[in-house]
Amino acid sequence: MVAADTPPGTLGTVRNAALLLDLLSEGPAHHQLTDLAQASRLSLPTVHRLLRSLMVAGLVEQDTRSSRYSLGPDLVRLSERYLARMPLLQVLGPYLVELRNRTTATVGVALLVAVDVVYVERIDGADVGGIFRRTHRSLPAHATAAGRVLLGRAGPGAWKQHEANGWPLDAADCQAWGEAGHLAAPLDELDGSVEVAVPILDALGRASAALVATGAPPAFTQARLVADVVPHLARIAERVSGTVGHA
Amino acid sequence: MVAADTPPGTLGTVRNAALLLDLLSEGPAHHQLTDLAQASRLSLPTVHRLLRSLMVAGLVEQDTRSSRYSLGPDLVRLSERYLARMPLLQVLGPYLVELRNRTTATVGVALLVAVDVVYVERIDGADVGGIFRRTHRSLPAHATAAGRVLLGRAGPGAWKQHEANGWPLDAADCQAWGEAGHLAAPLDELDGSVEVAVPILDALGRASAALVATGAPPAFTQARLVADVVPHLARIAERVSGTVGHA
DNA sequence: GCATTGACTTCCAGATAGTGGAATGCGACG
DNA sequence: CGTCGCATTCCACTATCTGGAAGTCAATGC
Repeated sequence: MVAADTPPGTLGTVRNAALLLDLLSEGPAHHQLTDLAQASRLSLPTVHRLLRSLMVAGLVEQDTRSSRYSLGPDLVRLSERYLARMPLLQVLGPYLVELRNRTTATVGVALLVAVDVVYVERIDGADVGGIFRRTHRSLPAHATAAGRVLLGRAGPGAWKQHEANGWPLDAADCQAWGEAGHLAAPLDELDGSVEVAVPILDALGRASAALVATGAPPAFTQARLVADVVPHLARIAERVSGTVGHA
Repeated sequence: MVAADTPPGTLGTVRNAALLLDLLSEGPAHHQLTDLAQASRLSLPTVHRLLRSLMVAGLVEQDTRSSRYSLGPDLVRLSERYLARMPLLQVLGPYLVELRNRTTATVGVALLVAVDVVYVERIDGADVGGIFRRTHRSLPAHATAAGRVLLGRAGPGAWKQHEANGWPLDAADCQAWGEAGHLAAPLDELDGSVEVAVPILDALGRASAALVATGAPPAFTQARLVADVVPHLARIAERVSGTVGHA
């Protein structure tokens, strides 16, 4: 057992369980026990017992036909409970509805979680186009306007972590992202949609979330989103900044 | 340590960690360590080490000001990874876009997780009204049309579990829910909105998810949703039934 | 200003639960 | 029907997990 990897005051068994959840979150939907043992450098019986324990908790499930393991449904419930307790999302709700009704753009909220940008709220605009987009998407942070807004303000430590995950970054870009009041970036080349984002700062001046708006031609171009929607995003961000945040 | 509570072939330490996640998912956003120790019947140092371990994994976070503990952001990432790997949600995407564009109602997908119905996808209708509604909501299953559709087909074991969580159920109601091709229920009295739901059956005839549509007056009444939208939901459910499911 | 209190965190000794090698079970395949 | 690959169980050992005790720290009251 790799005791050296366990920070003092923590438990190796919990670290191992969390490691398996991480491994299950990458790659294919279902993983063989033997592959998980290899990737985690734990023995087969150990991985078996860990997975069984996570199954009892609903955090992992086992496909009855292939015997392979995957993440489990209780993660959805716990995630929802986490988001339901974020004061910022509750405060933002009415603003999002108002903004969507006023501009008819798609609006939402994104968070930085590790090296990913995760979209945690969305109200669709009048025109949703023809492309399905999941309500909770997760992408490497550098790939979207919201991600860049958050990553830029997360500081060099986060930039290093991002690069450690295989995404090279330009420090000057990151610096610029962190100083911009808003950012815009293409969202989907198929329909020419664009995303703009504005940071919401907490009491310590860090970006706790990003306010997001997206739209596609002919109703929205990048210029129109910047001119007509960004000022509203900035106003809302100013309004809620520093009032609530999560630790 | 309560070894009797640990099923054979599983690990008490992982059960304890999962227990703390469950406790953190109920009640207030932030919990005191002493309260968690009391509720879990574990000692203070044990709870402390478990929470520290979960923090390292990002599954728990500690408020720096109050020292209290709460669920952590990595749950959002893992949940998203779980949902991203559900073949059903990928298959349904184009249908949801088409249905939304054709009917202009709000459409989505819901799952039954333990005793809760969780809404995991949503495309907003043309008219989103004035009330903000979170994209991932979780409610006791009996409280919504989608929840009833799923709970009814989950069988008496699930009904008992639901009641064990404090929600009395009428077996005849559950029976009827399980046999209905669709269900309708009020969603929000403030704007008179209504939800209709249709089950999606897997290869074994169980309800793996519910297709959902909602709307509010004046564009939508319950009668109109039933007459104009439910047939589309049923057609889509029929189309995807039995082709994909999750174990 | 200092003692007290409540809550979090660390130390340490003991015991048991967690670990991994070996063996077993099971379904697919040739 | 034997072989193979993979999941699961058995068993002995020890390293880790546990909880009592002690330490730390910030808030509170006199």
